[in-house]
Amino acid sequence: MARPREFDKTEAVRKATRLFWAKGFAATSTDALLTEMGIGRQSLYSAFGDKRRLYLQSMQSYLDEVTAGHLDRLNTPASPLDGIRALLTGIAAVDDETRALGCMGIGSVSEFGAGDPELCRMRDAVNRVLFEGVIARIEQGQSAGEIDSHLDARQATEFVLLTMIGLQVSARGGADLESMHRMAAFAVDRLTA
Amino acid sequence: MARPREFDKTEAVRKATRLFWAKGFAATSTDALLTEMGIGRQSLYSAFGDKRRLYLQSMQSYLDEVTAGHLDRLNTPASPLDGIRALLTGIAAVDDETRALGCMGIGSVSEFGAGDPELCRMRDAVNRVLFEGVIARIEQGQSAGEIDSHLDARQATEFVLLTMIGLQVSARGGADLESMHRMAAFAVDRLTA
DNA sequence: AGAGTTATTGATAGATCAGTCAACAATTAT
DNA sequence: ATAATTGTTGACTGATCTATCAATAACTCT
Repeated sequence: MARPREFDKTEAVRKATRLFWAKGFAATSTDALLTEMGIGRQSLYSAFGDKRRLYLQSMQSYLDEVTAGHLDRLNTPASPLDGIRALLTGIAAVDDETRALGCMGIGSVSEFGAGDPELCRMRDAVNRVLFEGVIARIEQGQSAGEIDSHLDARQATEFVLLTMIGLQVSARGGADLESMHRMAAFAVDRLTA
Repeated sequence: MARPREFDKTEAVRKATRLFWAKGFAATSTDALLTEMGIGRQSLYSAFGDKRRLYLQSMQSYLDEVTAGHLDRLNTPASPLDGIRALLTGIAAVDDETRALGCMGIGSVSEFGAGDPELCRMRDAVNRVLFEGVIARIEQGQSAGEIDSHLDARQATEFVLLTMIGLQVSARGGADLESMHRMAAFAVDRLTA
């Protein structure tokens, strides 16, 4: 029994995310956020708490969406190795502008390091999910003979996640689609029997 | 024939670098820089231009030093493969505090992307030097039979540089020494014949 | 010693920062 | 209709930001 909110909270977070993703936390002003989100100052503070809380909510929504995409690409192909390949290749967004943004999660690692407990918890959750997803595919691939059975599955999984990070930073650094696909393919080939 | 500077410019840049490295450009205030560097405001502006120019000089000095270390580790071992191994293992600083800083160059990629021409030029120069150094070792290793001759040397080099990036971001994310060494070793083993 | 040059110091400008307050508007329940 | 509740609006606060200015200090060369 009160006045209803005039903006869509989810959409507002989405718009905030675009700014935080592109410029990081410190370089994104609340004024810029208000303009991008199309809301008033007090609306931001009453709906989201403060700039930091909005950032955390943006990060969570970003990670949820991106992680779902990763898992989808990883698990859709029938072949486990093709799943790994799709995961790594899929890091490179086809659209130049999107690809150049890199990964917002890695952006927060670079900006805050391991010092922020809440961010660390969010990242750990994502990493756990990705690790489980990838290691399952690795083990499947080893059983199927696609992936070298001599490899330690956990280490191979760490390797895939490490490669994802490298690719994401490369994208942010301006890597083109072709070179990213080449690097992804090379890494995938390092796993084959 | 004028009053001499009271502080050592090189040392002042070194101190500025520590701040920029730890917190990035945007989150480092000139006040914090003055305190850390132990100089007055006008001294900073007349000696370095402005905050951004100081950042660029810090970055250059950082990249020079770090790149020299990389090349040293890469080229010191008699065995080319051991050189690659030393390069990757050496990414993980033994000291926890230093390791947690990650790489300042990658920090600038994350903060500014490919949008800043001056930063891009500096990074490109480093990447070229590292690429040449690594590919030379790769080719040596292939000739010596240590490294799989079927691998495309350029792609293998890209792979090594990509792994470096992954390791550096992992370090910033809080990875411990052991896991970094494990990941480095795994990557190196992917190159062996 | 004095002129010329550069560094340091302290004050301050002007903009921008995150966040709050108070008045007003829109809705629901009674 | 009216009370209660919540959202919106715009002004505003105090802090902090980068950068500059003017005055003073330290040095070298003649």
